[in-house]
Amino acid sequence: MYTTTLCDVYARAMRWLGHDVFFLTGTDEHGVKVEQSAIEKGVSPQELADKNSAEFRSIMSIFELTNDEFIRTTDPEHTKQVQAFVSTLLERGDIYLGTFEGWYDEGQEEYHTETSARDLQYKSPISGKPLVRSSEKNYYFKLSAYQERIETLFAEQPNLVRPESRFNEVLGRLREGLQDVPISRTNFSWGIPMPSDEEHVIYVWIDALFNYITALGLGDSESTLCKDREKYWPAAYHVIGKEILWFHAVIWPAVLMALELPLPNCIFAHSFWISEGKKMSKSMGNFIDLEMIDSYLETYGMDAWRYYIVTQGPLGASDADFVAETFQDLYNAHLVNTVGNCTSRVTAMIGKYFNGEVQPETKDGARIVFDGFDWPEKCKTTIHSWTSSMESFSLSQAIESVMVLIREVDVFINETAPFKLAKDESKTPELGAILYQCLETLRIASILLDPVIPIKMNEFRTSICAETTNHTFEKETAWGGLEAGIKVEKVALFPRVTH
RNA sequence: UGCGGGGUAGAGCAGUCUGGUAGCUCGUCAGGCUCAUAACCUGAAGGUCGCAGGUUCGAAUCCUGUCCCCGCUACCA
Repeated sequence: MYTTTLCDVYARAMRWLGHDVFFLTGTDEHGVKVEQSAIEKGVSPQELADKNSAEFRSIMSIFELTNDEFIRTTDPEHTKQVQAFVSTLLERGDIYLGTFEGWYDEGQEEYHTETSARDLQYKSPISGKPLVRSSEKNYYFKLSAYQERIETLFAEQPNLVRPESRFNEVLGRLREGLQDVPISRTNFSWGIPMPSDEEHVIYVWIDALFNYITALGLGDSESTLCKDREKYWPAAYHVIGKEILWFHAVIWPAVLMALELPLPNCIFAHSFWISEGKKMSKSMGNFIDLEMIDSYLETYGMDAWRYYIVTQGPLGASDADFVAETFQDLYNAHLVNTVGNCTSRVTAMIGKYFNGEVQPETKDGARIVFDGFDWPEKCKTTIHSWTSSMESFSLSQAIESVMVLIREVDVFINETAPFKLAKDESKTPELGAILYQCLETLRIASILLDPVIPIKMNEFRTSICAETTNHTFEKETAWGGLEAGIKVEKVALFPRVTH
């Protein structure tokens, strides 16, 4: 949910910038866990997967995320293409049938690694029975063959994995050497069968990795899906949780190399949310579940929810703490006191002094300028830093640059004191110009904040009669887009929330 | 065990590479203003920069030791 919201902000920003965006999310539905849990519940794995996926999508719909496609790894289209890709890899010898040997826990039906077996003193942690040396046939992906190419890749693309600390983490593990990885198992059946050897089922994680390209139809080059969507590969970003970094940063690029496909530009691995200083757990009562999210949405609204998780979330290397008090403080400080109050005071003055009619910023045909406040220039600077921050997925940095701009409007109002000029009729042109410049800056800021708080920013533009059309980003954010003479209503975007 | 990151005001962080008045956001306090949602603006208080040594005229910054926290240590999705 968090991950998808981040992508949503990025996708919206990129659409504003005029890029042709394909934003993909979905559900990973295969695996032993699903199979076991289905057995326990007395339903088929497919039924359980359907239920889980539907639930996930219903949650998604609440958040109005703008993904262009929702892929399910149980889609026949996905399954078919995964088998096609695996067949190709088999033909090329990148996947081979090998023997896996290890310490097997007969009670638990699972293998332990050499190190973990030693830690357990070669006994089952559950039953206490000795582990047995056992072996089975598995299909392996020849990861070891890609050691050198992956190392070169990392040397040449220092931004392949972000944040930087994750890049270094992977690099460290890379130095320990790559071994071939098993990609199939025979002890469960809920998954995609290996082509031509149906006893084997492809491991969930490798099946799931392919979603990025099966959603684009790359595994079926004759399909219309592929014709329509192949232009979207390679992806600009794969945004993932840190727990699946290794697969995305090493195995996935190696698989793509084997298939001679281009690699994604960047894999961004975020960290985890903790809650009120502790790891989330249901028994602790600090689990952020749907019910809790709902109560936040009800109290603060969806935009506030997005604003909080995007600006305070664990996009960096360390986990972030979800704290109710911080949520409220941030909401009041940024959304109520800054965005809400500033838009309110500006629209209120236009209402009070000009009957709601926006005045021109000119006098005798020339722009009225105020020392130290070159708004067209300030806006341009903000747009530039916003753009580069957004493009590099520094979402909170992009947002902060806009907040700085809005705070400066507050400074401007305090220094030029339009409410004093209002008492002097000869100053009417200046008064009108000040308010024009404030409102125009806020209009531009509202476009920049649109990716995070779309509902409120749209509401704002509607009430100042400055709805965006389908002009280019450059045109929409150009100074002077606001026309003199339009009618403005006083706004109150974010209601104050107190305990 | 090994590799990597971190410990700076009440909270969250920047500064460390390229030594030289310790900075930002929020909170607290005081003043200003009154257009605005008890808001906004200005200013102040608050820190032995994990601990102990060393180098230097001078160390948050460089070196050594030490304590604590976190991530990774693959076949687990």
